[in-house]
Order: sequence, then C-alpha cells, then structure tokens
Amino acid sequence: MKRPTIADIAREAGVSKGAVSYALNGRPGVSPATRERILAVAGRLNFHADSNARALAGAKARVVGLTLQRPPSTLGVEPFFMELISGLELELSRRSYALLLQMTPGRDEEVAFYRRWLSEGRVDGVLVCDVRTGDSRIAALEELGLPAVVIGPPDVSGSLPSVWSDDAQSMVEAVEYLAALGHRRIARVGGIVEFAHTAIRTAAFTGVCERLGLADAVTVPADYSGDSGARATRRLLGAAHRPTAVIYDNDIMAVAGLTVAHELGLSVPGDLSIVAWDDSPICRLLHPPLTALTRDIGAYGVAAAQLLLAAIGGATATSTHGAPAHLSPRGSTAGPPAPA
Amino acid sequence: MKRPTIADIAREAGVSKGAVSYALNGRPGVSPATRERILAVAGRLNFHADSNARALAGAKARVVGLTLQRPPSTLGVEPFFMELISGLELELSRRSYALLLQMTPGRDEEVAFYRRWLSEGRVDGVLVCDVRTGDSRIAALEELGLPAVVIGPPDVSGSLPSVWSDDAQSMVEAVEYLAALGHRRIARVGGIVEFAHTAIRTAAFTGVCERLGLADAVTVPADYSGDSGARATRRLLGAAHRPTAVIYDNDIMAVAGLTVAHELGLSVPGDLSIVAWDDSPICRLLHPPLTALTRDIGAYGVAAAQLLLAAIGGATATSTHGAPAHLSPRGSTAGPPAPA
DNA sequence: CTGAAAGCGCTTACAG
DNA sequence: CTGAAAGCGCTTACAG
Repeated sequence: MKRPTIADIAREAGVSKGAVSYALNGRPGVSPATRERILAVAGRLNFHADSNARALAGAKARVVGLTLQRPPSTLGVEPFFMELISGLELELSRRSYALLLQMTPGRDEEVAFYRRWLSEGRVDGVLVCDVRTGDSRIAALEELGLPAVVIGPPDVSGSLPSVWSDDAQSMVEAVEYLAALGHRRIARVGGIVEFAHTAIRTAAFTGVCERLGLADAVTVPADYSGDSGARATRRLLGAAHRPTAVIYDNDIMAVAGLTVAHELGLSVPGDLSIVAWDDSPICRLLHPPLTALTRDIGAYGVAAAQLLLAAIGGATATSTHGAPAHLSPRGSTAGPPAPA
Repeated sequence: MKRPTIADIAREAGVSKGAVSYALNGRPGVSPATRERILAVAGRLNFHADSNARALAGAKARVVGLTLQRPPSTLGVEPFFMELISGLELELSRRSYALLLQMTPGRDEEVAFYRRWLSEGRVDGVLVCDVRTGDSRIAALEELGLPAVVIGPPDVSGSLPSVWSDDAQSMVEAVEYLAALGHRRIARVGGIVEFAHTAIRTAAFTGVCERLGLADAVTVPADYSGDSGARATRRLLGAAHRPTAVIYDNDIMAVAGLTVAHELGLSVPGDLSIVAWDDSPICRLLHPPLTALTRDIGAYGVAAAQLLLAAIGGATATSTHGAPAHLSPRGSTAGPPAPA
C-alpha cells in the first residue's frame, strides 16, 4: 500500500485535512470525539506525517545537528562522545527528535555546516562541543540566529546556553586528596591547551597547589592521545625531582602513563600515584585500577538536549550546571614513597 | 537577509525557476552559458536548496540512517562504532549526504524506526549493524523496500548487499601463529553468541584447532564487557589444564584478561599468551602491548556508504569483501611455559 | 467546532 | 534550449 497521507485519513474519518492536522498536533480546533476518531484511524494506518512536508509548511524539522571534529584518532578511543550521544538521544527520542551527526576536519567546516543546515532547513538547532577561548563558532551561531547549546564552560559560550560542571572544584578535590596522602610533588599532564576547559583545569591546578604550598606543580601539555601522554610522562619521570603523583586530563593518557611507569621500573602506587580525569571501564580493568574523576557524561547529554529543545521552542534557556566530577579512589593512588 | 530561494536566483539571473533547478542539479535543459550564470549567482548568494522542498518534490532526502543498539555500556568503550562512523561520513560528506544516528533499546525498535523514517520521508536508506542469524531486521527491510546495506557477514544479509571480511581466515591466522609458537592448549573468550560473526569465528576456531590436533580448544561465551571477559578468564585459568594462550573477541575483554592473569600471579606472555580481536590504541599502550587482529574499520564504513549510495541510486549493489583482519604480533604472545 | 484554500520551495513533465 | 504550471504533503490563517 502507498504511504497514507492526511488526505487518506481525512477521507476515512470523514473530516477535512485541516482537522486531521489539528488533531495530530494536539491543537485546539477539533472536538474530543473527532480527535479521537482521527487518532484511531491514524494509528490503524500507522501514519507518520511526512517530515519534509511538515517542515516546508512551517513546522519544525525535528532534527538537531551535532558536529564533531575528527581528531587524530582519539575520538574513537574516548568514551566521552559515545556517552554524550547516548544521553542526547535519550532525551531527543522522547521528544521525537532525530540527531544529525557530522564529522568535520575543523572548526571552519563546522560553521559551514551550520550555515548549510540552516539554508537547507535540515535542523532546528545544533550542539557545540570542544569550545575554545574566543571560539569562532559561537559568534557565527549568534549571528545566524540558529538555536544552539554549548557543551562546555559558560564563560566561553557567549550568549548561548551551556551545559558544564565545575572542573575547578573537581581539580581541587583531586589535588587535596593527593596532598592529604602526603604528596608534595604533584604534576599534571593536560589536555589540548586551546580548549576552554583545559585552561580552567590548569588555573585550578596551579591555584590549589600554590595554596597548599606545593612546589614543582607543573602542567605538561599533551593532546589526549596515548603517545602524547607517554611522552609527557617520560619527560616528568626523567626529571631530577620527579613527581610522586600525576593527574592526567583523560583516561587514555593515564593508561599510557601507567605503562611508562612500569617500563621505568616504578611501581604504581608505591613509587608513583596516578589519577585519571574521566573514568571509563578501562580504568577499572587495569592493574592497579586507576583512581579517577568520575562524572555522568550521559546526564550532560540529557541536559543539553533539554536546553536545546527549550531554545528551539522559543524559551530563553539558561545555562545548566551538571554535577562536578568526583574522585573515585582506587588502587593507583597511595602515599608517596618514603624519602630515600 | 532572508534565505534565498530559486525564485530569487531566477530573477537575478533572468531565467525561470525551472532553469535554475536544472542548472543546480546538473541536468540537461540549459545552455552552458546560462548554467554558468545561474551557478555564479547561486554561489554569490551562498545558496543551498531547501532539502525539505527538494525531498517533497520527489528528489532524494540525501540522508541515510544508522541505528545502534544501546548495549550495557560497551558501546562507548569499543572504538569500532566511532571508527565505522568516521568512515561512513568520509564518503557520505563527499556526496553531500548526511547521517541520521539513532540509538535504540533493541532490534524491534530499530525496525520501528525504519518504518517511521520511511513514512516520514526522512532517509533514503539505512545501514544495519550487529546482525544475528535470522535477524528480523533483514526481512523487514526487504519487505519495506528501503535501500539498506548490512555491515556484517553476507550469509545472513538476505538479499541486501553487505560489507564484511573473512573472519574465519583471520581466526586461522591467529591460531596457527600460536600453534607455531608451540601452544597446544588454546582457548577463546567469545563475543555475543547470537551475532552472526561470532558463530563464524567459533566455527573457524573449532575447525582449525581440530585440524591442528589441539585438544581443549574451548570457547567461553561472553558479552564484550570487561566484567564478562574477566569472569571467563578466571574460569579458564582456574581449570585443571589451563590454557597457555587465550584469544579474545574484543579488546576490552583482552584487557580484562590481562589484568586477571596478573591478579593470579601469571606472567604475560611467560605463562599466558593473549591475543585481542580488533586492535585499538589501548592495545598498544598496555604492558605488555597486546598482540591483536587489526583491521581497517574506517574502510568498512567507506565501502558501506558507497554500496548504500549505489543502492539508493537504483544500482543493484553487490556485497563487498573488505581486507581481513591480520595479526599484529606484540609483547603479549610468546612460546608456552616449559612443562613443569 | 469545521471546511475550503493558500502557500511553503522545490522538481518535473509539458508546451513552445 | 526556455517558460509557465502542476504537484509533492503538510500547516495555518480565514471564513463560516
């Protein structure tokens, strides 16, 4: 059978097409009895309105877009994005929205997709990840007037609503924990320097170490890849006054750090304590299991989808704070080695 | 400025809307000079045709759909899907197609989305993953007449074209390699039993072990999660005649297996050799780095997208064989321990 | 509360 | 090679 249209339903229910549209969209203009009859027919025919016709006639497309930069192969390894997408879809599906996913080589191409999606009428709004300070995408979106939500710190999201949590607070928790264990030389292997949340973490790390009077609180920049994490770790552990604890900005680099420590004959946590930001199943599987900063990334996705749908609906959405990552102490952290 | 339409372009170029459409779509019916003038105007206005109007008027929607079952948290950890999606998008973007991503609780819901997408005119075709023997989605898609490509073994893809490689050959390579090192007791921790490719691997494993006269060639079923891999490994290593080598159906379970071996005081590869199917950055980061069966998953994505676009274009696409996974020997494999 | 009609922005036969 | 027109399947004022 051909795909049924509202005309078919109107005929079967003995009403006009307009009435069918009102009934289907839950609008006033049809009596309860008529509405019920129409919905019954639509249900029996398993009717779904053509989304192209709907969007063309002025309704929403019911699609939101997500662009992701294809980085040097770290994307597939970090669970972050898949967990985020899971959360997004949980909320989007509930509201009958679909997700358009687009990988791009860089930020300029992301903006080009925003423009194109808007011109093509493909999406009602977009989600923005991996925000940098002065990110060109924010201004472009503000100018385009395309509803958008930033998944990142509010201070770089301009007038766009954002979803993020207080990374500074989590960093303080991690450093204070290590200090309480007795560590005095704590280092950090950081994420991509340009990302706004990296700057926040770095500032918090430096600040708390100063407050606690910890010297040598150095941050070595890296790019989330295992190789970069390994390189940074070798550099730290090869120094004269090597740190007794290292905090990594993602789990992949922490895994690499653990391996480098083993290579160098250092025991973890006996000679070196390790903390990973962003917990993942891998952290729990290692030997020793990694102490990690755990957060519910799926919940970010749910919150971001809610904000975006609200913005699409015309509400002035306000930024949301998720629960900050909290420390999950495991076997990779202990007191520092006794002074030789 | 309002979004320009073909009417605007027609006016500026001094032609009819029909001519603009023909020019934009590279169809005959306009002279080269006119075409060039039209394209120049469209380019200057940064024009992109409204995809809803285009689809409604009978052209393609230029969207393909991918449904992924949300499994017990393994999705985020396995790089497989992100790499697959990267490959898909590489080809789709090249052809101006977008990807609609939908996570679902189960296969029945996947079929419901296929039906709905078709009714709504949202997608021109879909991609199918994680195929089981007698998978209900295949028959449903054949009946719906929605163009589709299976990413899985051809023998379970019905009349749909498929993209997969010869897992049996790769399994033989791995077992023969271990046998050549001297191993006589090789076990396997398998993936989800219902998946078609799991059955193929199991049959190949059993077959080659029989051919080589290896006894105790048992496959312990698991579900790709680290926990299940750890449990299966404990069971294998706790047995009277424990294996000297284990092949894991994914990298997460192999990592868990490595940790269990360490827990039990077994050295890898001294006491136990480990092989992981599906290489990932994590495999290279561990200590020892894991010997793995490596394949180019992104290439599967490219091939699948090509097949699907061909099918959407009306061609009778034929299944494609990707390069089989090949063994990357690393530190986790060596000869078996000398008999006590 | 309901019906008839215009219009969204395209594509595509159909005449010239 | 070009123009005028119908039609895709909806939504939404606008009359009754």
